[in-house]
Amino acid sequence: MVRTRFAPSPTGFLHIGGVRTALYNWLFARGCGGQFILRIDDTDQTRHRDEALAPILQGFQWLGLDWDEGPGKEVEGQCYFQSQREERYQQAVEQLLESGHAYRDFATPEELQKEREQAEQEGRATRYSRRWMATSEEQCNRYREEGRGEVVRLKMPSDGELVIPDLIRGDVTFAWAREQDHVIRRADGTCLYHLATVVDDESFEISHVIRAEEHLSNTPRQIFIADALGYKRPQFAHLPYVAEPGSKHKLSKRKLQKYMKDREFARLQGEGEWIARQIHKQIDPEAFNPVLVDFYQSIGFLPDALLNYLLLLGWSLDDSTEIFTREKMIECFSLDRVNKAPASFDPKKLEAFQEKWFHAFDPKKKVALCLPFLQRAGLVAEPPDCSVGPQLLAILDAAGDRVKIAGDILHFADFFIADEALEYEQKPFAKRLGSPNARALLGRLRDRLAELDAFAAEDCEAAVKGFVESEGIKMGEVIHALRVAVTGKAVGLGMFDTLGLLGRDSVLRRISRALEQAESLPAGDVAKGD
RNA sequence: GGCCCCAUCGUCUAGCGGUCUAGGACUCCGGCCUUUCACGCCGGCAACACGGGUUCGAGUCCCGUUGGGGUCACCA
Repeated sequence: MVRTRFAPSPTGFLHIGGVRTALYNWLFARGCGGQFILRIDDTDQTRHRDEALAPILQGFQWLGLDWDEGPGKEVEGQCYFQSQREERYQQAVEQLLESGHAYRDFATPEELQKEREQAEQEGRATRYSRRWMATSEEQCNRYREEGRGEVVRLKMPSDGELVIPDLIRGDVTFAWAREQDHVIRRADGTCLYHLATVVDDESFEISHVIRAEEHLSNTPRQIFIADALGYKRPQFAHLPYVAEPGSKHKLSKRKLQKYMKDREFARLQGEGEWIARQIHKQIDPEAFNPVLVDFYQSIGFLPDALLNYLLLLGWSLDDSTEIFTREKMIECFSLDRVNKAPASFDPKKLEAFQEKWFHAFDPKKKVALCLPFLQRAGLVAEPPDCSVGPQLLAILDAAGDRVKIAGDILHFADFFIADEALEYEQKPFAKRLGSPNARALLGRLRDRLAELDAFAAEDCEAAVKGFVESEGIKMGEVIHALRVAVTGKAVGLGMFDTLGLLGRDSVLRRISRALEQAESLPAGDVAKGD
């Protein structure tokens, strides 16, 4: 049975690179009819564990990466938190001590440091001399009396090599002599990650360890531990890491300032912040940026789009298939087609996937996705008036691909606010309504629209066209002024759709109001159609 | 610095010895469409890091160089 795992630390954030690793684990397991396990690596900072874990689990749920075992899905008394598995680790340490694969060591940090420095001076590779290794109980006691701390170290082989058959990289060879006698139990008695992860992988019966490349160089010591303990070695697959936009450095949430120099990254971040502001979401840049999954969820990305992008960041099926549903991903994914070189995160391409997915998304579901944004922005009541659903559907229909993510609906807030509350963008307002001429024209158009019986988009179109003809002008000479008058903006949906959507009363009121306010404008630019 | 990994357009990639004057996608740049914007359509720019081998033939195999990256904790 294939069993894979993803082992996040409860840091409060779900990193985009981490999710890709999780995705590959999940896909591999699902594709083999195997199981995917979520284990929490919290041997370190445990203070606010539950608080820091919730957003991570929530991110997995949003993405639809379900786990067969893990928090909330415990199987026969297994515990999925490393912090609570200490007893097993201690047993393992004792076993290693007993079999001679590990030893008690009493060197002080200063002494260790000195050895390292000396080795460096002599140009040797540093390897601990084992000078403070205790070989008997008597010796232990002597060191203890001196007040030395006691750690347990691995007793690594001094010759021979290890060949790791990596499912992505092929055979990777290491020389044992280069490996350090790593500490597996601290002076305070707690165990370290390398020991813990091996013990856990055994007890959860993990068959395939699929993880980031940065773990490749600690694999030898983990294999040493597994062998010494008599465990079956899992198969390994080391993924290249996800790199920064436009660079080959590992993507890290700590280097935001640097990423903000990337135009597209900064633009995405800016749009996200704009949406967050509209919905009154508190934003801490550390916790709200395009490196974190929560960012995308917050502004209305589709999880399928994010998954689709991540899938192709380091893996491909062939020379042409771009769109993958979950089912197709599971069906097609294989480790041997994972690329070996790191792949840079490209926010623009991620957006392109979002656009494609959202374009094809069911209109009614789009309504359901967009509605909460309007509600949080205070534009629509909760629960909504029964007219809102159809209205929103009509707006989305008219908007077409202008709404790329659910939060974009907030760019069309002018359909939801009171006529008296409409705000005008200054520049286009002055440009389009600055001249008395333009105002007179708009006034006459208003009269024409007022005569209409029906006010659907087609009716408005016919009326405006008729008006333009009778005035002997071009469409552009009046339509821009009309747009600014009724929406406050220079750009927006199709003009006639906009009129139909607003309805006669609103349109007439808004034109009158704009005309009034434009009176106080300083006479200046005479607007001509573009 | 030691060890390990990696190397095709700006980016993600296809390519597993001849079908490669290197294909697709994103970006970018023109143009068309058009009441603005978005979409759409048409077209364009753009890459096998370098040097040796092996071979009738190398982007594809081998070696080296260069370059990039990861890792070297009583962090995970």
